[in-house]
Amino acid sequence: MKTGTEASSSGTEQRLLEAAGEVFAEYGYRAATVRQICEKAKANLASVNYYFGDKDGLYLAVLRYLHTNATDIYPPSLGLQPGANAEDRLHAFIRSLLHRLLSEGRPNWHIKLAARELIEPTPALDVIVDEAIRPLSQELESIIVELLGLETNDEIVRLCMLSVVSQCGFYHHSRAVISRLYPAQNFGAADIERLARHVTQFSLSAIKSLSMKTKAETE
Amino acid sequence: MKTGTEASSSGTEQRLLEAAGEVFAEYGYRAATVRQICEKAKANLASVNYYFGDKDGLYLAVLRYLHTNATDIYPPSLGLQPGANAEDRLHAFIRSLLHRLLSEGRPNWHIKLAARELIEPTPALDVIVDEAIRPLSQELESIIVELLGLETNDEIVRLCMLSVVSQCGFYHHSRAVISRLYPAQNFGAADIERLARHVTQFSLSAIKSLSMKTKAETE
DNA sequence: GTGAGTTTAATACAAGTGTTTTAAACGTAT
DNA sequence: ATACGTTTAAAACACTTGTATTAAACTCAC
Repeated sequence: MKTGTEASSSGTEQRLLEAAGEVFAEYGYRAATVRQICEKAKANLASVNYYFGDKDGLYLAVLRYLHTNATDIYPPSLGLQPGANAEDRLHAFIRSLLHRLLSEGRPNWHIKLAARELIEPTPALDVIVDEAIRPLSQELESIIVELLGLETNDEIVRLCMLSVVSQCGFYHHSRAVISRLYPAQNFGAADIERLARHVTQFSLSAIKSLSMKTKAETE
Repeated sequence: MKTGTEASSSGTEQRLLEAAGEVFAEYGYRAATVRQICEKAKANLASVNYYFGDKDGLYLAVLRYLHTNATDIYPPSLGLQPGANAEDRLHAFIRSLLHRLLSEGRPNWHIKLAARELIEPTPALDVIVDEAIRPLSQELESIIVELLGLETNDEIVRLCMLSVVSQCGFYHHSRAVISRLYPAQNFGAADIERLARHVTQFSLSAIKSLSMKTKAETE
């Protein structure tokens, strides 16, 4: 019997991970069934038990697998070249996040699964936060610090950071409502670009305004 | 056998609706069990079947019940007196929404259930959008139109509206992440007030800036 | 080629789910 | 008080779920 975590490329194990990732991302941990995953992976029902012990082990393995390929969720291209100015970096950050959250492509279950964990946390959320979310949020915070200028405090930075990511996340998990509120709204590549421009402009205006305000207060 | 939709105040029926509302809001339609609901309602297991036909009928009845008491989710106090200026109305709107979304009180399953429907839609989402969400969004849009001035277009209004509500919604469904990112963050009444001030200020700055920009462009 | 170890396959099992059935308790008009 | 419709109560049923069991098929060194 196979056990442990070493990645034997037995084929089925890999297929199970991919299938489980998609199914978990689509239906959530509880609603996803082992049978459904095995069917999609073209594997036998007992295989998930054989390779991962139980359903929970499979889920943890998927999260580990997700984190191993963390470059997918946290790509280097996200921040442009480090020398770029803060405005452009903010735009790139928002653009990248929105594309990942809204693109309909098949292999984007990574971020959907992470987004699901945010909303419906399992004990695995802690490692996700530490290893995937926090680096992202810190990068965004550094951009915002640069935009706000030096005279600011951590709470304002944090609130602005959350205001930015909230706008991106909203279009992901509330897509169903938006589609019903505005049936004409689509989410093609061009729409995402337009969205990114708006979020950037909206946030940039707000942050700059806050920057002036705090400057005025400290004078 | 009782059937139909007339509200016989048999006691248990009412208790079932309240209990189901809480449980559905907390665990979601699928994860919620009728046994759990009946236990909380101190009703027999078969009662949900007796009064509502099946679990789905109970869920629909809860949504209808929620909409009947829609003043809870859409309170008149939300918009201050109609004569108030747009800034104050925006602040009141955000404050009210955040309080409803973040307050830990018991009887606030209404908005939590609605928020859950947004993320994980069931066929019932359509009526929720039409009867609860759309009025809210239109009120917010009218505030934003007033803030933007006359020279604007629908898309900008819509994008700004979504930017505002996204910030509020984010603190609701991503609370778990925020708590982990910033363990010091609490969500007491005072914190909510601070949050509301930030969201208002952030959004107001952005909208005003957009207003000036479109004015400049049309001149 | 053989045989031990590994992987796959098919089925069975126990627990939990929504639902149904059956009967008992209750309320109320006559 | 009685009879009838309504409501509650308890148990059973059918189904799905995750998991365990068992045997067959495969792999590959010797």
